Amino acid sequence: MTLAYSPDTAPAASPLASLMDRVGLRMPFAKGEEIFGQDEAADMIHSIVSGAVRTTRLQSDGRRQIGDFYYPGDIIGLETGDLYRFSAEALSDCVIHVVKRSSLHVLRGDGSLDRTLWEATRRELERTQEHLLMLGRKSACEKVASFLRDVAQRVGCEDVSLPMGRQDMADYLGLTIETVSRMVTQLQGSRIVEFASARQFRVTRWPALERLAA
Amino acid sequence: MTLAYSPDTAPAASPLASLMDRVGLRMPFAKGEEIFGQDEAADMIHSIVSGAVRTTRLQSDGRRQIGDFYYPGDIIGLETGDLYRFSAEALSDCVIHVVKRSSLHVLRGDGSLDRTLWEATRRELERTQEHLLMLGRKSACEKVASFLRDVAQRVGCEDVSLPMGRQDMADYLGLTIETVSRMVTQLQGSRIVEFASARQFRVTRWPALERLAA
DNA sequence: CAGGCCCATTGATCCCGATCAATCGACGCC
DNA sequence: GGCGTCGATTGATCGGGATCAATGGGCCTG
Repeated sequence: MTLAYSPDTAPAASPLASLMDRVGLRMPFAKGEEIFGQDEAADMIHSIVSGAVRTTRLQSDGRRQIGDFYYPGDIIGLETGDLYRFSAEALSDCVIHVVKRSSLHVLRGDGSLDRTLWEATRRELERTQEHLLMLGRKSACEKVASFLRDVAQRVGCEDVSLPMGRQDMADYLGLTIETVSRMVTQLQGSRIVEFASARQFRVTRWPALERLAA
Repeated sequence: MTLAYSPDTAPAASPLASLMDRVGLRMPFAKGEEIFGQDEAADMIHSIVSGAVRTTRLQSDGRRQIGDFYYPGDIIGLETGDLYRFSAEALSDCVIHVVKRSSLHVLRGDGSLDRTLWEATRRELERTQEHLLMLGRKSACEKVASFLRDVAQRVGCEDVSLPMGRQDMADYLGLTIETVSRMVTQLQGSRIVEFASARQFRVTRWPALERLAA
């Protein structure tokens, strides 16, 4: 079997996701479509049912930073204050479960929801800290190696398909598209990964990849 | 009046800090002393009473990334799971209010504590995201400019004193100590900031600094 | 005050990743 | 099948920041 995030899978739904099932609305988004925009009022919480999503922040001069990539079962928009600090866009056609923040209040009372929200925010913070570490002190090669390792690990299956293009990888890693491409070629040359196409690969030498990911 | 975080100030104590006053213990730490260590069991929450603290993460090859700097009124160790993901060290002699996580449970019940913890974690996440943006896409000059701006803004007073040395700034910004020094010199040459000594400065041209911080 | 230590600054050179530019290759359309 | 489009790859060159090395300057100690 190939491919990780098949359209109708919502693996290991979080407790929050199951709470959210009771309220809210399923909405389809087309590939490339904006789910919410930077600096908009943040009154919704989004749970990904199928497809993949990126969060991005754009500077006035066009420089772009990708916050993270999200897959089925992930929640986005949680951690926000009054305004969204990133925008979210569909990487592929996807279905999003949308819940008004205010309607979460009806579930409040025993404090378990609060703790669940906190937990989710905490995990988001951990991921962001890991991302930070990578941007601050890793070389281009280490960045790309860690990225491929992380994606492959998350998928947990032999053949991995990348839902994002090279530009998205570059904007996530703080590199240019050319450098990402070169590092991928290099990793392939060392027989550490094997790309069937630009968005389809498998790890052939895990220990070497781990070592390079530093 | 000079200097920002004078030893006995705990400005704008957070609601959580005031809750914490009811339980826990005040502990002094000497400059350079470790408050908690990376990968240790995270059973404490720390609120800074006086002094300044840095959180750092060390890689096996010696590369270091600073997570953030903390001042009186700030809480650290909040966001952690079972283990601390960074270590925390005193930048100067300081006093820390230490509370066992388990003893926070006695305050639990109405859910207000949960929401306060969540809020604090959310703010921490926001700061980390901002830091991320800086590491990913800013030039050395922009990084140093943003850093000085942020410190000066936080202090909100004319003369700013930096509690950290150049190496700490470098490890926060993902640069080398030499580059930080050069950029500081450059900003000084453009009459944007003015350093009385290596750790003492004032902003002379705010608009220019804002523009460079990008 | 002299000497030593530690940190910051400055200078010279190198190299990684950015930039500029050309080519490739998959896919859709006529 | 030929052709246009768009994303990825590859090549050549440039430049910002790292690295290596020397100097400066505050502060403590004797």
